[in-house]
Amino acid sequence: MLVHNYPDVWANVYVGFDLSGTDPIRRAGERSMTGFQWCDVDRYIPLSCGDRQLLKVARESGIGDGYTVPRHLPGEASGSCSFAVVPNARIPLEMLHAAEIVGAVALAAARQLVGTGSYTRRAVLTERQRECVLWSARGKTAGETAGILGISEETVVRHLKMARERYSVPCRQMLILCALFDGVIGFSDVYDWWRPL
Amino acid sequence: MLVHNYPDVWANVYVGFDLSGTDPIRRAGERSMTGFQWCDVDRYIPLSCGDRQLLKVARESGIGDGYTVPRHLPGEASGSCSFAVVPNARIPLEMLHAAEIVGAVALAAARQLVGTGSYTRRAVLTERQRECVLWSARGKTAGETAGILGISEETVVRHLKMARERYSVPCRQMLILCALFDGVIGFSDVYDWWRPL
DNA sequence: CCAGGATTGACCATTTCTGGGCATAGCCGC
DNA sequence: GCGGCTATGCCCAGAAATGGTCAATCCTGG
Repeated sequence: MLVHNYPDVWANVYVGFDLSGTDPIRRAGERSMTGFQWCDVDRYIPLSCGDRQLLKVARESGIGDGYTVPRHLPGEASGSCSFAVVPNARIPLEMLHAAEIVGAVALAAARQLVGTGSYTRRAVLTERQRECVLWSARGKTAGETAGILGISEETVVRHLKMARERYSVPCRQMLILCALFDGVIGFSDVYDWWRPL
Repeated sequence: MLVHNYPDVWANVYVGFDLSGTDPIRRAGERSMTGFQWCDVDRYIPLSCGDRQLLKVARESGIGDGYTVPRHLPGEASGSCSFAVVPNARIPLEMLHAAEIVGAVALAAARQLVGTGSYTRRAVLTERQRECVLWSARGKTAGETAGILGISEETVVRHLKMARERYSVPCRQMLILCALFDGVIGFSDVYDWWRPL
């Protein structure tokens, strides 16, 4: 779903050539977890010659720098809300803050329009399984996790095995991602452990 | 940071006993990626006896069911925005939608208050490394990835090795999580591949 | 009371990953 | 041009993960 009020000259190009599939701003939005300025887009994706050409054409069509607020939800289409300024104009700092808030509202509203509920919970782990998955996500081996939890390595291996079977995945990477997507373990559970507050 | 307008009787208990650390609603918010009703809280975390007791006390203090909108950002404190109704009242569906939108605004505003920028990019992967990490996140072994990319297994192993060294992590799980947190690979890159649209 | 699940422990064979080294070719910027 | 980076390929030894089986204890719901 695309809602916009871009200048006609750019909108015609964007829609006419169906650029949404290649748009580097959209692609960066799919990878960034925070709002970003378009001039920083190469921090999220490598820019090909075609990408630079597209941005150049946009600039010639009245689209200069901009700010994009992405939103990611597991199992639902991700989306982004973008605000642009005319070429050679700078985005005022307070506008970035406003864009963040307006973008959040727009994305929440869009989510209601598109519909929710496409995401269904697939498995629930037991508390012990969850602990083992969490320490695995934190980079611990089964042996290390065993030491932390005070149980034998074989039991940790067993818990992880049962967890994998619940999700029907063959490897630890997918197990952790499944648990993350399911909310069984949290981002902060992992990230904050890496860099303690 | 806690901002609220709960009834005094509950607020005094919550703040007085510093319940934010054990609050099951807050803990569930840290794990859920979507808004949730409090009556579904056990879908996100197991409820201990203490948790049930806390919810019971809340109910006796005028706090019935509620709806919580969580927000997660890597490297920044996660937050949630909650709306409660009096005991034995049902939350109208349209109120859930409104809570989602108002919550998004409140959280974006709170993020500005708390401050941004604590998250700093740590490493950038080359395109080839990124591809290998992505297929690894999709559950492929080095051998399978080699077949997909049309290169030898040893080279895939080497790319993953270099990627691990850039992040200074010893195992594939953490590599994938680092890449996810950094936005080098996207959630949709992995999740949409599992369940094609 | 009993069935089923959770938790714990153990063993085995096979596969995969990890960390180290060595080597060639191409590209880009100084 | 040269140094640095990237991409490619190969080898090896040790660590870790995977998939399978068997068995005991404890607790909870029907």
